[in-house]
Amino acid sequence: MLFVEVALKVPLHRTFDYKIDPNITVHKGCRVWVTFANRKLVAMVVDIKAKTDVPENKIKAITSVIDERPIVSDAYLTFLKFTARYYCHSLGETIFTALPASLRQGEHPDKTQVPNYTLTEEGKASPKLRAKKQLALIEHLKGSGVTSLTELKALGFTTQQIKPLKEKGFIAEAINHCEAWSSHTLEIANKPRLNEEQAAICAAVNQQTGYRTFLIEGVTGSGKTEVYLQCLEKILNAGKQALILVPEIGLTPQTVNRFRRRFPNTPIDLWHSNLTDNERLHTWRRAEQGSSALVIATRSGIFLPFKSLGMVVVDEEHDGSFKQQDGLRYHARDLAVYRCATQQIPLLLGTATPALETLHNALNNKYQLVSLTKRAQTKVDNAYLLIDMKGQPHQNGFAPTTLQHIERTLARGKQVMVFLNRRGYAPTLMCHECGWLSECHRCSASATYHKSMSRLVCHHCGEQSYVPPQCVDCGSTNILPVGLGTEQVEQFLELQFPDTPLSRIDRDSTRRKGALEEALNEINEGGARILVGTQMLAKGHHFADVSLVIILDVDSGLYSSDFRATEHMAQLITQVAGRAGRSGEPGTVLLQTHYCEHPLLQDLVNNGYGDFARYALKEREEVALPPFSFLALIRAEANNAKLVIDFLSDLVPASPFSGIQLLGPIPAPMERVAGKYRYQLHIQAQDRAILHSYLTQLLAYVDKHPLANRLRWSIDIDPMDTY
DNA sequence: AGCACGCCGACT
DNA sequence: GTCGGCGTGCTC
Repeated sequence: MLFVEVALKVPLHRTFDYKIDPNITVHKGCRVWVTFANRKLVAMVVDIKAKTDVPENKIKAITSVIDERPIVSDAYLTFLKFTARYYCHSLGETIFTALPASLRQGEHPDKTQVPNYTLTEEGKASPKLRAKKQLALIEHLKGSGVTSLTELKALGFTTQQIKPLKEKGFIAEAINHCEAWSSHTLEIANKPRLNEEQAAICAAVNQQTGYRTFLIEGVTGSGKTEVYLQCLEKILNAGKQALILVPEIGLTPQTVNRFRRRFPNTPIDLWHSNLTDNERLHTWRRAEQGSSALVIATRSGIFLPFKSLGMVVVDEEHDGSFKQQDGLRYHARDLAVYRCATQQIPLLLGTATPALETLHNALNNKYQLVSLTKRAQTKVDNAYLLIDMKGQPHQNGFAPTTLQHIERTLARGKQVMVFLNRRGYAPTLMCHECGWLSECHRCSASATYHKSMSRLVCHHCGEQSYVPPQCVDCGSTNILPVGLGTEQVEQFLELQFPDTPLSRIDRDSTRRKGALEEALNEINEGGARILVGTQMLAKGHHFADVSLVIILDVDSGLYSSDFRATEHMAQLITQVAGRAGRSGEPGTVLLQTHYCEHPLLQDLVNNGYGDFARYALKEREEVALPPFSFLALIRAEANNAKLVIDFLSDLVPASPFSGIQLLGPIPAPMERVAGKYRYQLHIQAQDRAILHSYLTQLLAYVDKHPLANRLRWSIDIDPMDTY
């Protein structure tokens, strides 16, 4: 008798054994159909064995085999086993979150094929066409060569534009086969000469055989991407594949074109959340068959099953979007370290503002620290200017000095960028008579006033309500907005500078599909002179003319309950500052604060992020916070607060566990969201092995806990937002 | 997670 | 009398 051990998409921390007819061939890494508790489920075979501990009367036979050949390798399964163990997640759920949806549902791996498009000779001859979008499509193909349907769709082209071009014979369609790519035809185009720093880094990386993580600490505009490109060249030459991980908003056509222009006839695939199930399956398969040479991907790309991975690049490694915030709470950068180490290949982490964890590893020589200090376009650094808001009069959040700076910059014909991390008109409404505040009924948060919609909106649960004409409590009509949001900043600046075109960029103004691209194009074509926005504005977009950047509220990051708040604020300030002064002259970064003397702020503006980060690390060391200790969080939520507290309290052992500090249950910083009460348990240890052995024990206890399935709970290893 | 089983309240 | 609320237990 033969048995298979399978992993199932259930939140149980164990695998299950099934009988199998010895005449049927099945391998590790194949999927099978099984019946499990009266359900039909897809299962992944993780082992094949001759005996089992499961009693004869309990064991069932598998229903059928789905895959004759394994769809993933042994090494890949080992990677997922590590992931499940590290993040204390069920192996089955881990495997099935890593697989594309079609494979989760039992589809055949070669179910789908995506077409590729190229220009025909007629198409290359610049045909005269009336349709603007069709012309743009031809122009695009001229620049980038072979382009898949997936990518054309990502660029905003539709099948209605592709079809007529195909019929007129200007473009040719071919099926994008899963054939292994070969480096024989590798072509490298438009390759610039590196500066000394860049060349030194490339030499160090190219010399490396086997695993090594490089932290490329490079100021904005210092040419990190060029270093990636020239390091990738060696990998491609060897016929290997490479993965480039970028933040969620970083996967723009400009980024992709940069790679495509350098490696014109190299198969480059994209992986991001906007792909359809079919496109996803196709790209996944191409990575697995070795058909794609480069995959540019967001977070979940770390789970692509490459046939022969030669290098991973994590761009903007400090970016929070690499951490998954629900389900399997993995960090793509951290998993990249494991994957590269086990596959014996180099890993490049690039950023101007390294995460303190990463910097710590680099300073300890666990990673190799290399730096790019020279900006390509300007030789002069930007000037920081702290505006002391203490006792200052201000209009709608702007100090008089700030307004003068805006005026002068505009007079010189330059662009101004105003940054505020709060959308809406004002975070709350207040009754001037009785002090009533607009609050969300379901969350412990205020309801934000959106003037343009005339609505109160909760930014946590999304609930909307009408603006009351009178105070709900006392009936007064004297209701005022309190605090500042981007909408108010926009309106105020439009009044202050009535002749200056302004553009606001935040989640509200860019909700419509393609709205962000339109707004960015308009800005770059010189339309808007003042740009107002949230985080969205800070990340990765290039604006040629910006020479003044204003951060209205620095203080919210200086004093926060989250120990990472200062780090994030410093990263933000530095990234935003990188937007200024790209036009050849140094820019000004103006920070409004009530705490000019704050030592970390002083360090940042006087000595730059690198110095700040090293100083901030010392502070973390003094209080033994990560990366000088290791954190895990158990979160729980339910409609009934007592249930949550009782459950978490019961997880705290009567006597302390050596090497483990427990804190809680404490309410989450947002105690109530969408009607649910949220509490958490902080678990801290000096040693990761101790933390994990403790968590394994705890997990076994939680699994059997009678209250555990009466509420929602989850475990978060290396939590990012400590709430 | 899902699904069955089982034990109490309020409907035709 | 039975429909359905959700607490409890189990899944090879």
